[in-house]
Amino acid sequence: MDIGWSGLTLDSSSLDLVNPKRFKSNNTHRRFSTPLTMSTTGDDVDDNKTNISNAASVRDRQDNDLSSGVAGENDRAVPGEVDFFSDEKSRVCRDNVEDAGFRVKKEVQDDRTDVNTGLNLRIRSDQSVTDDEESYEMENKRAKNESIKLQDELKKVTIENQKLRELLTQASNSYTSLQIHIVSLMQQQQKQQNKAIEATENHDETIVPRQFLDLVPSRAPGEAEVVSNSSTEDRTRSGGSSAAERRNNEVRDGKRLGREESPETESNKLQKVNNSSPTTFDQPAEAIMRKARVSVRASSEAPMIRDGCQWRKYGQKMAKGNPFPRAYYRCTMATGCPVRKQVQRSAEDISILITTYEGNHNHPLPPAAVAMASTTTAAANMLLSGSMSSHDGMMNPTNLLARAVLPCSTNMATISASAPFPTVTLDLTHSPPPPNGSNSSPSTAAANNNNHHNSLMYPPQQQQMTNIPPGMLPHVIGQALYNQSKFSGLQFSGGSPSAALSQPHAVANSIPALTTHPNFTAALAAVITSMINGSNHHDGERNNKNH
DNA sequence: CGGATTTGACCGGCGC
DNA sequence: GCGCCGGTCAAATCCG
Repeated sequence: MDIGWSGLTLDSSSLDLVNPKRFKSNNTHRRFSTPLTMSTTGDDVDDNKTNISNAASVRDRQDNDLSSGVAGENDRAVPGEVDFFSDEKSRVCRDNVEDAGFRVKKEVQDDRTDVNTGLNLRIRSDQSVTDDEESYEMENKRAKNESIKLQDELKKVTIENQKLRELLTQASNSYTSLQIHIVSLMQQQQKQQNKAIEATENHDETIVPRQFLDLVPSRAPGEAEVVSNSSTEDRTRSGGSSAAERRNNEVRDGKRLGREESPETESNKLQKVNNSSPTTFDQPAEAIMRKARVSVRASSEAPMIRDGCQWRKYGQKMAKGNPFPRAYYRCTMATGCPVRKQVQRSAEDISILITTYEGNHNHPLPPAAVAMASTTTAAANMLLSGSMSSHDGMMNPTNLLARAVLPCSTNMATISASAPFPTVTLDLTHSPPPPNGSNSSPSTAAANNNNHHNSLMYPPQQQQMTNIPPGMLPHVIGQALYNQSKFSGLQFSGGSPSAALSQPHAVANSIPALTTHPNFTAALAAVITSMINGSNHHDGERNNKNH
């Protein structure tokens, strides 16, 4: 892109060089500073002949001026000729009225020039100077017009580009909320269908989609929540799977009003539900979203990666099998936001920070946060939607997600089917080598993190993302996941999982617009590297103080 | 002083 | 039934 702009700029300047008006203020020899030899300003006189011999196109213009060929040599002897182009019109008249002797003299000069330079400058010596001048001016005008046209086009494209970027930001902002809304609608639809099924089959055991998502016992229809009703979702969701649990919750309400059911608890309830009782589908979509987890592995020395959200630490535990404590964070960008995350350093590689996201934001997100939120939401959506058609409760995860995330990196994402929750793991520790050749390996990326002044962890888009909008990588992943989610959710539901698994074009449809971008690969590598290397300056600094 | 963090206690699930 | 474990709460503490 930059090359393109600079190319246009060069064109403009080169066009200026052939502009007579510009020549007017310059030395005559400037004429030989052709667009092909742009750097001859300093040694015009000495390089004059060389330029003539190198630039055939200039030769034509040169011949417009009968004495130009000798100007280089006669310049010092006849200073007055420096202003030869000062008044082209008068010059033309003068040429017209010049006597034959003068012409002969010029031809002699031209001949001498030919001898000296070896150029066949006589080729056009018999042509009319006036014609040459006119054609020369015509050429200039044409070039000027083209330049103006190109500049106009450039302006238009720039404006259009800006508009597109704004649209992209807008779309990103509304992306999460739309997703929530869609899931909510799908849930309502599913609920109605299952109610009908229950009515007709009289509570027979039926295999229904999303079994493992139905964690909440039947509720009165009026109690169905909407997604946006986040202030009570936690308590509602903690309805429990057993009478004892509900009783406990009721007893607890006075003391622990805001306590949420732990996700694991929900998972366990899920198992009970699956094994014993028919289920309903009236739980909030956002509660569904909490079932799936998205784990992001990234190399970072900082205690927490920056994802654009505000988090409040509410707990820390020593997890078994890991000498590093696990920190629990809750999103504080909005009261009642159910999103939580766990941050723990990997025991295998202390340079790797594992951040596990859970839940869906129920509030607008800043652009920097949209990226990661889109990724996690889309990943969760994909998991949950994909499960709809999977009779065994889990689709072929790795293959699907790997294809969904990045066609070029099949080991970047995995799904853990054995975990208590369906968990997507985005491994950002294996980045492709960036275009500049640095950070060519995870270890290199990790090593770079030792530099705490490394600014990469800070919003990557502000560092290296010059060609891709903020947080494009998560968007890329998120969009791919989301598209896959849509396919798995809408197309799987009636058919077999393999149908969707055999549809790489579902992902392909979402990628081309990005991958066809000439700088996509480089930019993608830059983002990945940024995310991996990035040491959060804000969160990091703050947390470093407390650790 | 208010907000954020720390940290011990509590709770539920699970395996033995 | 008991202990372990993950997750959460909330009082105490820290900090700007």
